[in-house]
Amino acid sequence: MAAELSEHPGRVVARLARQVELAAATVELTLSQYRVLGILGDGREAASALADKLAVSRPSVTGVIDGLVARGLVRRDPHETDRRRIDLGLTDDGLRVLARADAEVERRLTEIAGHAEAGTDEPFAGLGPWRAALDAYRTARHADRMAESAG
Amino acid sequence: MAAELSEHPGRVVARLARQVELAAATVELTLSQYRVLGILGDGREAASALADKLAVSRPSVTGVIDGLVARGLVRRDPHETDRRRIDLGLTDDGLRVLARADAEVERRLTEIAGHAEAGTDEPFAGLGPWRAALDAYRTARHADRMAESAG
DNA sequence: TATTGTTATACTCTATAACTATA
DNA sequence: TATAGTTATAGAGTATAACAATA
Repeated sequence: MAAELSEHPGRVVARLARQVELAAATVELTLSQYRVLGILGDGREAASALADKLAVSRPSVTGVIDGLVARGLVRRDPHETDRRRIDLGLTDDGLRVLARADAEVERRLTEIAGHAEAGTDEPFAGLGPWRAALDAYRTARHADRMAESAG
Repeated sequence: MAAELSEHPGRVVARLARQVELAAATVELTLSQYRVLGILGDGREAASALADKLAVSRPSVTGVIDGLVARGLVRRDPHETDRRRIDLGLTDDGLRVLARADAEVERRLTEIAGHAEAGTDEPFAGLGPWRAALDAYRTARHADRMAESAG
């Protein structure tokens, strides 16, 4: 028998996200900007690929990147071979701000986790499996879209 | 020794929240609206108390509630004793939409969790402790603010 | 005086539709 | 023709400051 679903897991995620948003705000980052820096921190991306990873429209990416470029946290470079594409990557400042954001967010989550009921599992451990699941889910969705447009 | 923190837990929460946002959008709810309905689903609240629970400013609450009232999902009633206060609660439609949103969100999270690596813990189980932790954290913060304003 | 809720205002993120440049 | 990225435009959420009503 499958494990019982926790009650309204989405509500928990939504509330947790607001706390992450507030922590990111302490280093002047919105939640969306934090998502972008987090992805670019794992490697450079073209704008389209970034939109795909963020699950957001391309115009939305343009807007968020505009703000980060203006603050000197992200750099737009020409793609090596395809001149339609734009290669996005973090600047040194971007890397520093991302590190500070990660630290602030982790600090806040740790503080919240400190209020967990004694005897419950370590809350952080429960987040681990989600990362890989999110990656695999995105890959699967992407494959679906490709098959569909080829349909 | 404390359990190792998962890598960048805040990034995981941020990405998960975007998926919740997309699921809530399938029933025409924004993430903020979903948060509001979720709290009011647990019981009626005054606007100030709601702002506190959402960790959001009072003007922000006014705006979100305006939209939900216009759609007939939330009702503003006079407070029983304090005429400055406004009592907020779900309508029957609000309850129905909240239930649909919970179902859609849970469905998407379940689909994502289905892509977790075999052998990892049930991802949903990991979300459980956070709910109580968030509640306790909010209570503690509230107590701090009271002590602070009392000087 | 202090608190509750709203209004006024401004900024960011989101989306869709339409456009330019390149493939 | 199709794809990459941007521009134009509109709607929603967030905040701060200032205000009205009530305590």
